Parts: sequence; structure tokens; C-alpha cells
Amino acid sequence: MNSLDGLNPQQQQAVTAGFGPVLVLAGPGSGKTRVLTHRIAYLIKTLEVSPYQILAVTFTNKAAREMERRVVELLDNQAEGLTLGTFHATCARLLRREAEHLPFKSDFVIFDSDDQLRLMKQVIQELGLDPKSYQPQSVLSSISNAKNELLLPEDYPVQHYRDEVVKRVFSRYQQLLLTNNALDFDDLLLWTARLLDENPQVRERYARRFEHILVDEFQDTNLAQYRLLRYLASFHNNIFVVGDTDQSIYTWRGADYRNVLRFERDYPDAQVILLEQNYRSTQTILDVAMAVIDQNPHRRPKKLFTSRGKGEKIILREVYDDREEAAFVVETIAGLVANGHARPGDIAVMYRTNAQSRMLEEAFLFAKIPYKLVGAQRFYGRREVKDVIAFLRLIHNPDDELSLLRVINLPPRGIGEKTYSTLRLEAKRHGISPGQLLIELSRARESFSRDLLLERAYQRLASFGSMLLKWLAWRDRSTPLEIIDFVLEDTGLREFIDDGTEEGKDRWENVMELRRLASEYHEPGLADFLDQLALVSDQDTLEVSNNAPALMTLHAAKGLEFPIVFIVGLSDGVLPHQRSFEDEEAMQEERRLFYVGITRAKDRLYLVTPLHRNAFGYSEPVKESRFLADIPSGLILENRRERRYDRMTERSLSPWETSGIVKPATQAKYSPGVTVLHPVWGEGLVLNSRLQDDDEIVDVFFVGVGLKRLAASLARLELK
DNA sequence: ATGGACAATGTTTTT
DNA sequence: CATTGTCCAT
Repeated sequence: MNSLDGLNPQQQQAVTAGFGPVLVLAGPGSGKTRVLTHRIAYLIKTLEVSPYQILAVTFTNKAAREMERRVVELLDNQAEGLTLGTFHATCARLLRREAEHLPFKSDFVIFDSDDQLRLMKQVIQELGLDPKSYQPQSVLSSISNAKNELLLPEDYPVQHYRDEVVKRVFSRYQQLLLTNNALDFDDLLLWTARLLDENPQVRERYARRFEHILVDEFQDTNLAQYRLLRYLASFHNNIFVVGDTDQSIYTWRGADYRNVLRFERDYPDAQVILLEQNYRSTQTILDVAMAVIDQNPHRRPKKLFTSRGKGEKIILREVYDDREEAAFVVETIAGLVANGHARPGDIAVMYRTNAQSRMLEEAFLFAKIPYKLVGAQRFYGRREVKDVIAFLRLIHNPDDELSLLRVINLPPRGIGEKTYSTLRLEAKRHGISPGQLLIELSRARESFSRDLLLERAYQRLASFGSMLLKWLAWRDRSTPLEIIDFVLEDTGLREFIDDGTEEGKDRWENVMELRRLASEYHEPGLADFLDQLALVSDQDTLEVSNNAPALMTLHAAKGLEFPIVFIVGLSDGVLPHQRSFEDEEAMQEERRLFYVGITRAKDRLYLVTPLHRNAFGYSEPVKESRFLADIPSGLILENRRERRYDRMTERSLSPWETSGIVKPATQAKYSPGVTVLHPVWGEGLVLNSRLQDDDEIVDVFFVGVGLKRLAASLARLELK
């Protein structure tokens, strides 16, 4: 089979581009993954490049896996030896291999944002700083920015007094990372870039090896990644990058879409190929998307087109607040599925902030419609999951004090703060890590000044130490699954986590899910498993075959596509977010975020705009998103609320009016959660109810029938 | 050492 | 309002 079959001329040009740098500017849905996978297949099959000499990097594991699957398919399994992975995972592997040239050991652990925060709090306390004026989060983000610019503490630029302090904090933070034998996310890139910069032998070895380098989502690279790529491509100069500046939504994380411009400057002979034909959306959806993004200044003009035809108009729905919004979404989805217009898995609901998922989740749960929440934090951030992972990390790397601190008294075994700080002090005196001392303790009792501790506390430490020693003895011969089972068994965590309550059962389920993930690793040792756990992306948690609507942030939606998309919370202050109001660049990024959301939709797009926003327990009127004004009215089907109702509610209520002294004219008879009886449809559940024009409008979910909106005065509903 | 009660605090997005 | 941290009593 000819691997160019089914590619349009621009795609073919990209796939078969000669050697040297290539920049592919790929609009949404223009088949960039297709181009990348075909390019790899072309290099291997037609140009007979060895897979071993090809490096392809992505940002999420999901994207990497998908690419790998497609390459293998194109090549009938002739892809053995290909290096294909995320930036972070690829760097982690390289650093483990080259650890001898670096100030840490090859069995380092990767600290996630949670660990970073805990470590930072420790540093701020240790240096006696006021956590109010030096908020751990904000100091961390300064440090992260510095690392993205490839700066270590000694290079940190000092302009204000604050910089001076941050520099000191940075220095101590970095020092602590090293004593824990740990790297944070930014370190993975930073150390790799620095290694290649400072060590010509290593650089040349890799630069010679990777004859071809391919990069996905190039607009999301930061300076460290850009440098990294330049070093790796420094020998063969065959660097093939694919990106779209209009989809740059991670500048707050250090991503710099100007790397695209930098690329053109640094590689003046680069071929530039534009992919504008879209294979995903209807022309109407594309026109809406272009109308929105065209408002951003300084863009390279791009004209998206499709052969799919106009399709239907997009739908704008105005709702009262987030509660009604959630009801509308769930009700519409139930209707679409019931009428056979869509399968549940065809639908996605997207929002600006994670907090917005809650109301939606409640509505789904209430209607008993299953849904899928996309987001790694939701699972890996669970306490019980992190606890078990902390045990594994400690076993992998006993110097990891943060993990030790987390599990040493879990389940409670009488080792409190006092006992721990004695252990810590004593460890410092011996010049070893607390974890090491624990192990020593269980082996040779003399190494600890006995008079420092009560016999009881001492016994407890020693017994934990011997448990740890036992696990360590098994570590290199056991699979992750076996190690998890040792831990669960020896610690009695099960009884602690599954305490017989409903939540306890859920918590245990989560641990079992982690256990299931571990069961996919058949080799002894924890490194690979722990790396995967540390580097999962939100998107990685979305299963392809899941037959339920997916809920996700707009950020998590990038790279995905769905026949039907809802974008909710289109209010000024939410999307665009309040914090972008004063910053023109940030506002443009908000617009790109909206653009990304719109272009996820294949056939039908719902935009939902609430008139009120609930925050801090108060409801306040909000303006609709300013972005909506940019959509030509001919492309949109508007469904707004009654004007009369608007006027009543758009006025700000004074506090005593909201406190319930002023009662509505009619009292609602049906409240969410009650069961009602309908003469035709039988028993149903009230999802939502509101007063309107002296009548009560009730949304009821009937089993086997679906959701119905009824006027209480007409439908003969009975309370059950 | 542990757990419960209250107070303060806060909403962007995440590899 | 809902989560997170801090203080205090057992």
C-alpha cells in the first residue's frame, strides 16, 4: 500500500518533505497527527531510516500512544526501536541513563505539584518567611518560570527585594530536592537541556543518534524544550515541527508560541507548509471559529475550509444560572440520546474552570446518567491513592523524606511530630537521610542515642524501619503489583481506608484501581510505574471507548474531537476569565481557548450563557461573554430567556431582599429531588423547577421516557 | 498523639 | 459555601 494514499497535496508535501528543518502550520482538524505518523512511516519505509534514529515527542501520553498505534499500523510492526514519548518522560529516561554526569542518582523520584508545594512550605517555614507575603504557590511559579528559562538559583536575576528572597528560597528548595533525590517537572527539562549544553560528548552522542526529530504541538514548547530540541537536532538538522499558534493556550505554564517565530529565525532555510483543509467540522462551525479568532491581532492569516458542507447552525442558549445550565445540558443530552441523535460517548461538555464541573456532575448523578470526568487530579490526587504511591516512592527511594513523612504514621502507629523531629535531627547528625537511619535503626540498635527517646517511641520507629527493610529486600525482585500487596498487607491499610462507611468503600475502590494499573507492569522495579504515575496528563484519563458524555476543562479538550460539544459558562469573568481583563496578552489567550473549544465540535455546537453567577454563596448578575458578540448572527440559533424575567433579575438585589423577606408571588410546589406522578408517563424525578409568568416550569426525568419540561398548571402532576 | 471544633481563606488553566 | 488549616481538649 502506498502510504500517501488519502493525503491532500499539502499533507503529502509535508510527509515527503526533504531533509532539513520543516515547519508545518496545521489548523485544527487538518490531520496533523496523520501527517506526523505518515512522515515517520515514510522515513522508515521509503527513505529507509532506522527507527532507532527517529525521535518523536508529544505533550501527553495519550497523544504518544495514539501516534505509536498508528505508526505500527502503517508499518506492519516495523517500528521497533522508535523513540516516541512525551517530553517529560523522554527526558526522565535520558536523565536516568546519564545520571553519572549529574548531581543526582539515577533512581530519582519525580515530585508532582503537590510534593512541590509541601516542600516549598517547608522551605518558607525553615527560612522564617511570612507565608502571607511569600505565598508558596507564587514563589513556586517564579521558580518554575526561572527553570523554564534554564536558570538555576545562582543565575536568578535580582531586581527587587522580593527577587532576593526568592533567590534564597529557590536555592534552598533546589538543595532539598537534591537531598531527597528528587526532581520536579521543570527539572526534567532543565537538567536535560543543561546536560546537553554543558557536556559536548553527551550532546554529540544523542545528536548523532537522532537523525530525525519530530515534534507535535510545537506552539506549546517552552524555552527549555526549544533549546533541548536545538541541541538534539544540532548534528543532522532534520527537525520537523507541527503546531498552530492559534491553539496556544499554555503560556501561563511557560509555553512560548514565539518559538514558532524563533524557529523560522533560527532555521531560515526551513520549509513552511500550511494545512488549512479541515476534516472535522462543518463549515458553519469553522466560520464561527474563524470569526472568533480573527479578532486577535498579529495573526498569520489562515482560512479554514471543509468539504463537509454548511451543516446546522450552532445553538446559543441563555439560562438563569449554573443550576439551570446544568439541567439544560443534562436534559438536552438525555433527549439527544433518547431520540437516537447521538450516542452518549459522542458528547462532551467543556468549561473554563474545574469548579464548574460540580454542578454538572450533580445534575448527571441526579438524572442517573453516567458521565466521564476527564482529569488526572480527580484520581491521582485522591488522598488514599497518593498515600499508597508515597509508600512505593519511599521503597523506590528511601531518601525521599517527603514520602516518608507522609506514610511513617499511616495508619496511625504512634509516631507523631515529636518522635519524627528527633529522628530527623539524629539523621542529620549522622549525615544520612531519615529513611536511611530508620533502616539502620532496625538493624543495629546502637546507632541511635537511646536516651533521646522513650523506649516506646524507639520501638515504633524500629518496627517501621524493619518493615521498610523487608520491602527493600524484595524490591528488585518484585513487580509493582507484588510490592503494593506487601505494603497493603503489612501495614493494614485496608482496614484504615475501608472503614465500613460508603466513602471508605469508594476509597478502597480507588486503591484497587491503582492496583489494577500496577498489574500492567510485569518487570520488577518501580521506576517505570512511578514515572508514569508522576507524568500522567489529564487527557490520559479519558478512555476512548467509554460510552458516556465527557466533562472536561477547555484546556483538557485540546487535541480531542466530538460530534456534539457543549461549551458552558459563557459569561464575562468566567470565559474570558476575570484575571485576563487587565492583560491584553492574557485576553488573547482566553480567546484562543474559546477557539480551541469551538473547533472540537464536528457536527453540533451548543453555547450556554448564564445570566447569573453563583459565587461564595451569592448569586450576582453577569454579562454574557464578550466573545459571543463576534459570532455573526446568521450562524447562530438563539434561544434566550423571556425579557420580562430578565428585567426582574438583572437588577442587583439588596441584601435584605435576598435574605428571603421578599417572597416570590407564587410559591414553587415542586422542588428538585421530589418524585411526581404523571397520568401518561408515570413516575418521574423533578430535576429543576422555577417560577415564570405566574406559572411553575418543572423539568422532570421519567424513566423510559426521558426529560420533559412541563408547565405545572397544564400537566396534571401529583406529588408522590 | 490524636481527633474534633472553629476560623480564615479563597476560584484559572496543568506536564 | 466549601475546603483547608490551626488551635485546643481529650
